[in-house]
Amino acid sequence: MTRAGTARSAAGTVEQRPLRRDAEVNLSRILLAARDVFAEHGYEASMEEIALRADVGVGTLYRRFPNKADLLDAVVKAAHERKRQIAEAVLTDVAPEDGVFEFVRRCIAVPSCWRATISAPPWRTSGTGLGQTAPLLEEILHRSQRVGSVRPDLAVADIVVVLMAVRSIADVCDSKSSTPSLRFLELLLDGLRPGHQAPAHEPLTIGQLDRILRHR
Amino acid sequence: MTRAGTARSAAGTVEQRPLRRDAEVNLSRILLAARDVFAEHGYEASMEEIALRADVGVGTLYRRFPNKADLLDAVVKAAHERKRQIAEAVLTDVAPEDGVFEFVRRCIAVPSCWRATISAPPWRTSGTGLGQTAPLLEEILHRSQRVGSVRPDLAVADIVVVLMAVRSIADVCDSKSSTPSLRFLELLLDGLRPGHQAPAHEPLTIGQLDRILRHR
DNA sequence: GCGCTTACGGAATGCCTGCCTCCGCTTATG
DNA sequence: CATAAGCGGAGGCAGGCATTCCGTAAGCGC
Repeated sequence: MTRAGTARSAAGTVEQRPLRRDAEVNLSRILLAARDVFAEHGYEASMEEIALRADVGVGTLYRRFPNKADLLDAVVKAAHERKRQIAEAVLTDVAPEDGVFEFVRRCIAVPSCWRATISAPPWRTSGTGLGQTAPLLEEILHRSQRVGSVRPDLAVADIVVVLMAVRSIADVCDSKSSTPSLRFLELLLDGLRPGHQAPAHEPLTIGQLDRILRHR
Repeated sequence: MTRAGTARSAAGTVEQRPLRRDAEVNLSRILLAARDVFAEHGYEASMEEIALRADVGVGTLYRRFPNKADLLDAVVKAAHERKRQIAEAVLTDVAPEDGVFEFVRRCIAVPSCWRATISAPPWRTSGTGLGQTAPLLEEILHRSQRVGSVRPDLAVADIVVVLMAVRSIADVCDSKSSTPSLRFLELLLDGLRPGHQAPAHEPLTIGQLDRILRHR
């Protein structure tokens, strides 16, 4: 979001003059299209295709974002923000025993958000976004564990991994049918419930996971 | 395996004269390198890189395989064959109650095999290989279910999906640490054990899954 | 409405990547 | 030792893609 015209709260950021109405519309169309296309093709996605999907000319892309990397940056940042919002909503709306399950369900319900963050080129992207979500997620997890709906030997990193896995299945299948990914999710969530032996492998800390994801 | 010099069993296939010893060595090096590189970059992988990794010149690649697509074909075929062998071995060596778990473990132990088959471009590749493995896998699953080590509402397609999921995690993490994928596998397998409610979504038949995977 | 400014489209540019061919040299084999 | 099979890798060629540019269109204040 290098120089999008929306109002910004962060101190020290340049405040753009408000965009013209049509430009505003186009901007959000671009962001949406970019999200989808990056999700589909990763960073290899062409600016042409993004423009096409957003129903604008390439020139318009470049008036909003200096280059492809910056456009991706914006998309990734938005996805991270989205995830944080989901976590917050779950924390306030959802009963503790459903917290973890509901978080996962809501995350994968926004298909391309997720994958866009994965497909980002590790060099030059604004982190994994774990820093923003992990604390909230930890709270969600603890609550669920406290009421006994989730196995006690589960760590935050495990949930992140679960999300990545479901997304990868959805990537392959969902264009044809979302049944496989939904069913897979159910099986997977069953594995998170209590009543199983502790896994032989220790969980990662979010710090470790973050590092791995960062310089893949 | 369009015209590799190894002996072929299929009737009607041209029988090449045996390769020179050094050429034989190079061929297997090429196949190995191609497997890894395709696994890493998908079909985008460059012939140059494959040659480099195999420690041969590009010319050598092209003497064995007429073009990139055919090389990939060979790799994919080999991977399918490998998977079939694993299934067979499990069927003869492994106790029924461990069958499913052991099959999955062995499959993902051969890292790149698996992903190579996924990353293949759907057009012009020799199928998903499900036809060869599915019947064996079905037998493995039934045996495990009969002795009650695996939930009864599980289908063959579920196992295939599980494999895809674990592989995708391994792809992202394993270069740094294989703990996440191993731990994830454990959680996932716990979800396959008996004692859970039936999932709300029906399983796919292998036919359906095959179709989805084919024209992704 | 009028003029000014902002925005738009998309053809054109230039670069880079990657498949594949070719040919002079090397090496196994009998 | 002669011969044929094999090898390497520079280079031709084509296609694709990020980015620029400029003539045209559309919002906005008056």
